[in-house]
Amino acid sequence: MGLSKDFFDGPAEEIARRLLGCTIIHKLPDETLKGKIIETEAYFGSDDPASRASNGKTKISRVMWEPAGTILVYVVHSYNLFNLIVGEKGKAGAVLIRAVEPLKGIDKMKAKRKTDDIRNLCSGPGKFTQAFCIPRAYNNKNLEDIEALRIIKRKSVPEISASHRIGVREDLKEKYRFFVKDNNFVS
DNA sequence: CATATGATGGACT
DNA sequence: GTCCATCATATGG
Repeated sequence: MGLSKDFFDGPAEEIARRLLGCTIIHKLPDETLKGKIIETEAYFGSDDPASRASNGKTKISRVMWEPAGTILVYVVHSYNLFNLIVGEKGKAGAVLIRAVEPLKGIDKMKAKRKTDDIRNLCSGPGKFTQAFCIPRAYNNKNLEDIEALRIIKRKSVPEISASHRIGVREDLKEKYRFFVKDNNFVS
């Protein structure tokens, strides 16, 4: 069962929290990869200096104005980063998936990541897309339109911790990085 | 354990 | 040319 249609409607901060504990599934031709989302970051529009959207619409950032549920994939330092667009149409906002707890297809992930350390498979935004084989072609597509990729709603609400975002040059004073408390697979 | 540094490719000015 | 929403190594305590 997938997500309800309005799952991604709302402020980025709220959706980032809502995604924690949810299961993400990627069906490959030979194997199904499964993981629990345990770390996210919220990004906003023009008021957020760390957001791609703060400089208006560019090739990358224009996707942030697409409808909620749109996927945004872009490259930083030769790694793919996977974001989900949130909020209402006409307003920029996105949630970055930073880390996932591996649940299924772990051997495949190990092969992809070239490591046997299970804690090193998905503990970072670039690591996650590598382990889960997230292609850049998913950019600007709606989650509902991609058969192979599904996010399953969590069964219970995990305990959530917050901190400042990672790797950004100029952050806001609020804490917009959220992660499951005491989880061993955060970045 | 911590911090530092080089590799890396695409987008942007 | 410069700038990164990164990662894997290397080095020091």
